[in-house]
Amino acid sequence: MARASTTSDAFNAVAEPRRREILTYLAGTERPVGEIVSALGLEQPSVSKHLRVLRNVGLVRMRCHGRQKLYRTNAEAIRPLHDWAATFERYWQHQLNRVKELAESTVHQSSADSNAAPKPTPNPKEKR
Amino acid sequence: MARASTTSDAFNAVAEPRRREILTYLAGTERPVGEIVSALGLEQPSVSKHLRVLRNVGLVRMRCHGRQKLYRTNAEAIRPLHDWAATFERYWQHQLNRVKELAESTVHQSSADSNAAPKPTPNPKEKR
DNA sequence: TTGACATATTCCCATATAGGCATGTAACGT
DNA sequence: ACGTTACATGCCTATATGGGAATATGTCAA
Repeated sequence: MARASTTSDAFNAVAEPRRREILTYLAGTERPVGEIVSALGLEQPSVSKHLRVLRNVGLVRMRCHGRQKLYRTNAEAIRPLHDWAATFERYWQHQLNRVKELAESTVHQSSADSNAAPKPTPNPKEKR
Repeated sequence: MARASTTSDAFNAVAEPRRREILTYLAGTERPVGEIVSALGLEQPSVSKHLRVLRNVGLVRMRCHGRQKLYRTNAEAIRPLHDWAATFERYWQHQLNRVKELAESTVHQSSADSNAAPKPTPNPKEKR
């Protein structure tokens, strides 16, 4: 199987950085496609496609006004994301405490540290 | 271009439902791979691959213990997601109010509702 | 060393992108 | 009707994926 469709849920839809930008831009206000294009500096067809994905998962709403279509973010649809992430809130608070304690007790210790993760490598070249 | 790598950031990594399950399962506790496998009912190679992705973006930490490797969720890495989503908090509150007011004032009359579907756009003769 | 156990990695492949470009379609002004 | 404006959609392609199966790597125990 390949990766799940971008339209399968909000999580997949917002994985794309541009779509996140669009959602941010459309938060609280309606905007026609053209303004999104010029504001974010993207190609018009690209914006239309992203909007289609966002609409499919309910992340944006659309309304026709003359020859233009006004889009706006449907914040409600972002809540599942927020709620899921909030589940971990208590844990990162714990971790902060742990880190703090650790820092206080090992202020001078050198780094023969074998548990540190192998670097949060952002973009491994990934061979195939 | 294809879709961005799953390892490009936390957003892409958590787009996969199984990886979210793993993160939830590993929240607050360390677990060896084998337990994740049996707990979530996935194939072992599959779990290993998902853990690799999660590790690459710093969403999990790993520690060796004998012949097994103990993983745990690094909640800190979920904060960016939470923070981004929280940006929209005020908007969904607004929306709730709007919906409420609307429901109160228009108990009898409701016209074409152009929001939900990715359907062919209905064609209201909007004038504004 | 050998064998069993715990994980990781590789190979293969059907599938779904996202971007660039061209074209289709709908609404407007004249 | 015609041209223009505002978007949407179709086509093409390089690329990355996730699952399954097989295999490799690493660690302990006897």
